[in-house]
Amino acid sequence: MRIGMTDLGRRAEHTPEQLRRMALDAARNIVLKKGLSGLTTRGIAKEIGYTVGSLYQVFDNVDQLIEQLNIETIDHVRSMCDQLDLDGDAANSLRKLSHLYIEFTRKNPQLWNAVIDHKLPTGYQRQEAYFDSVSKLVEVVEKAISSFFKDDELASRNLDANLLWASLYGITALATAGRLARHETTLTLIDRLIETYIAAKTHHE
Amino acid sequence: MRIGMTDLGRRAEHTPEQLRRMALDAARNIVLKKGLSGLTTRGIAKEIGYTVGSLYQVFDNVDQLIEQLNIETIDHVRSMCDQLDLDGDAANSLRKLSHLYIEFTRKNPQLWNAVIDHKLPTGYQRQEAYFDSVSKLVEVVEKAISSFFKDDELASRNLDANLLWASLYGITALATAGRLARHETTLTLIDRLIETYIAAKTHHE
DNA sequence: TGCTTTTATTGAACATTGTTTAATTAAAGG
DNA sequence: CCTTTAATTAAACAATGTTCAATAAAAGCA
Repeated sequence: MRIGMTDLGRRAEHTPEQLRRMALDAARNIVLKKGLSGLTTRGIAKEIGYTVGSLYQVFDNVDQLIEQLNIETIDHVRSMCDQLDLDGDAANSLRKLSHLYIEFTRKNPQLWNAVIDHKLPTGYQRQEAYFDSVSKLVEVVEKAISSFFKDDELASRNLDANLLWASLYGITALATAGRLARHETTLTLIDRLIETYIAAKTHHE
Repeated sequence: MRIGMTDLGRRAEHTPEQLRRMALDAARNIVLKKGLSGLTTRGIAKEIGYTVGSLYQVFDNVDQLIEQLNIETIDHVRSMCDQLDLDGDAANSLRKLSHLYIEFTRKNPQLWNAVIDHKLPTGYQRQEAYFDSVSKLVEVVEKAISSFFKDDELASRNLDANLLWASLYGITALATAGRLARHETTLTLIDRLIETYIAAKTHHE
């Protein structure tokens, strides 16, 4: 069917949606293997058998692609959280949650690192979908700590959930960047965070 | 004295140490104005009236330069902390510390952002001086919370200081990257962090 | 002084990025 | 069968960090 030696011109072997999917899966594989800094547009294109130009037909730029990848990572963590039973005691629910988080980041350090490390160029702001994804994760935390709060304390509950999320994030960010004192481990710090929070909520009105 | 039109060849108008100092000061100015992503080797060189090659005579690479800049930023924050009176009540000391931190990051967002955003290329590890700088800052936190601890609880005190530092870091990192729910403010979250920690330590044995 | 050695400095080149675009050609529509 | 549309490529562009041969000023020394 092909006359020349190249694939110049329209092929349409994949729909734009398929191309997006392939690019995102390729990007994930590259990040898993080489980290976010090893991810390049040419690398993605090569892995899916296209050239860079085609990527720019389905993504505005590489940051948008990475942001989408990160949204999927966060959604994946949340879907794992959704399978936990967080209806009982808040202290135990929090411990379950934090252990799931620790396990995920331990098994997929490069993938979680991409979430932490990715910065938008100045002037750009994140897509609404990113905030939605994070919000849903924070809602899981809200659910876990709900027995600490009365029904009319929605604002406090949300504030605490955001605080726990930010603290978890900070510990992980420093740990994966090798910026903690060497004898501190992620596990120890996260456990301490959770137990400190539980203490504050348990023996205090 | 000069024959050609250029400054090719040895000038020695500045010692290597002076050159380092000039480069770091220029880098700080650029970061203050344009952020870390606006910092380039050519930009630094231009600002100090040299070309890039000279930078590579006093720094191994640009990451080392940025790391040195960040060390100086952290040291600066610590020197401000050192002027606080942290001998009294731990709760109030912590509040003082956190307010100083908030004020510094509010006044110098770009500078603190450089501390947060700078990542080393894979394979490289941070200089010992970086860890020293952070350790000294954590020691300030240790001092602030010391009245919560008995004399033999050094490990716990250090763990808590690292936890507070990591949590503060996480809140700031998410906030400056525009990654918090929009209605949460840095101030609110940091206050909540401090008050939660105080509650855990105060009404609990 | 004059010759050699050392070294600071430059300009240009290189490699790697993200991104854009003109050329091309397969598919779609009539 | 002709025209239009749109997918795809190769090549180019701009910006980056980094390296290096060429150069000339300084330093050492006779």
